Amino acid sequence: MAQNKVITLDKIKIACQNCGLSNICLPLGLDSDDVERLDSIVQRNRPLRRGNYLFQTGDTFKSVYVVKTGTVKTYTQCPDGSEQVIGFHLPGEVIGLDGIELRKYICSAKALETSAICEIPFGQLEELTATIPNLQHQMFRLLSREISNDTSLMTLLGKSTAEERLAAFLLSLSIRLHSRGFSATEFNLSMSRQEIGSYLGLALETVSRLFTHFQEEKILKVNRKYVEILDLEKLYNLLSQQTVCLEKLRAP
Amino acid sequence: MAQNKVITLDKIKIACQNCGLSNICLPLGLDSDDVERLDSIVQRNRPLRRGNYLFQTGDTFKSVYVVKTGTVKTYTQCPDGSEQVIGFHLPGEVIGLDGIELRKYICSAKALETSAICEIPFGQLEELTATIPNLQHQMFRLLSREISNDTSLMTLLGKSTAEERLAAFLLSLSIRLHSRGFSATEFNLSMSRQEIGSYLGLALETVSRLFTHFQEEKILKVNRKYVEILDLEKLYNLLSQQTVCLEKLRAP
DNA sequence: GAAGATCGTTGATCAAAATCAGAAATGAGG
DNA sequence: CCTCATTTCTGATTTTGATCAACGATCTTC
Repeated sequence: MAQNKVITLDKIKIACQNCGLSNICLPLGLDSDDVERLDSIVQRNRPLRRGNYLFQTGDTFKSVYVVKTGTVKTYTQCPDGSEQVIGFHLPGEVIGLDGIELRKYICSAKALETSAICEIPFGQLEELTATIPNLQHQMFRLLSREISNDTSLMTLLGKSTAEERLAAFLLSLSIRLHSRGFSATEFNLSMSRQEIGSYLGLALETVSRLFTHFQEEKILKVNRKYVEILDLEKLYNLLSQQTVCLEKLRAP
Repeated sequence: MAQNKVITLDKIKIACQNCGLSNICLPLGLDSDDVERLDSIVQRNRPLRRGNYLFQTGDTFKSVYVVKTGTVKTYTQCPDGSEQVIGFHLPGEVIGLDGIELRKYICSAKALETSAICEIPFGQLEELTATIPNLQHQMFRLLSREISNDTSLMTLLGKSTAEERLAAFLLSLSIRLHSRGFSATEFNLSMSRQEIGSYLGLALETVSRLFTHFQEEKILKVNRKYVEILDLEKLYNLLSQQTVCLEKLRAP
């Protein structure tokens, strides 16, 4: 009896209708009826453990995925075994959109920590989208956001110094974590120096040295994965000459 | 009388139904009825001259644009006046998709040579898309292609040498031109060394030296804007260790 | 066709970050 | 608790490509 009640509460809790992410996720702008229809096609499988794959390069495209909790990295792999990190994905961010065109994923996606994921079969999503104009609009917005985020990153990789890149990365994380209800100035990195370096086009040693340097400048307090931003303004100023407008650093 | 006839022929010629690009552009996969509906919302303004803007950063997002002939570059601008080139857009490629989310363009778009452009008001396109499932699907594919192209470019900018970058750029151009009916091995660059450099994250001097170097290696024959690829295989081999799969270099 | 502007090439030098190497810290597993 | 593996940090050296500088070629405009 008691157990029955608990299960019921759980069921309520994990629906889109009750998800804290609904203001940044797909349901944004939908009325409650439509959220319910969307919710009915969402699959919630068991959480991924650190190191588990969501999908791998070349897998047949079937679904898009939304991070519910945790962090997921996407990356491509070189013949020589080294990898290029494409993105780090926080709760509310959609993964797998790159697979729509060729019907297979061009990235691999791997959990950096225990992560809960919502799976949305794309065929069903497309059917639903065709009947809910607001959902179609939201899908276009999501895809467009992905494109403009990539534009920002390309600008960063195209012309910035190592210092500017790491500053931009930290600020982007700060902003995104903050808009998800976490602290903007204190967080644990779920990725390694190596992975940060790959994402930013830098060697892991350079990333490590920059953390030390930022610490000497009293901009950060760093202890391995733990980062505290002591001086947000200085961090912003490092980017002042940059095109990258901060609102676009994978916000919200 | 005679003039009247000419105008009529012209009118027939510039409709989507008769456009040679319909196999890579938005109408792909639509039946002729739907192509006609799409065509009815397409605006064809006078061609842009070299240097004319299609839109500028911050302009209110109103339409997406398809290059019909010519080349258009998109770029962002820094406070210091320097620019970061984001892309070079050939016939059949869609521009402005980055503006959907925030309702304003985050890039500027400028013609590199005389270019004919089809303008598609996005509001009308969305309405149409809601009633033509195939068009919705094609829009998703287009947006997804944009994302995967960006992924390829980020990989290129993240970990490749100058040589690999220029090789990838030339091969991408070659493939795209070829799939549009032009020669894969002989073409005129419509962009300057400076613009190529900005796009690839290199100094213009580096680009110039690489052209010379490729010429010494008998890979290219270069005369300012004119490029002839003498040894496609060597060019491919320069990328062999690369993640970037060539099919994804902004193909088709 | 001269003057000026822009663009491309080439050389010399410099600097930022990669690479190489090794030590220290942390974590996992027995 | 000890061992082994991984991650991080730091130092020394090298390399790639940026920067600075000058010149030749091409195009434009009057």
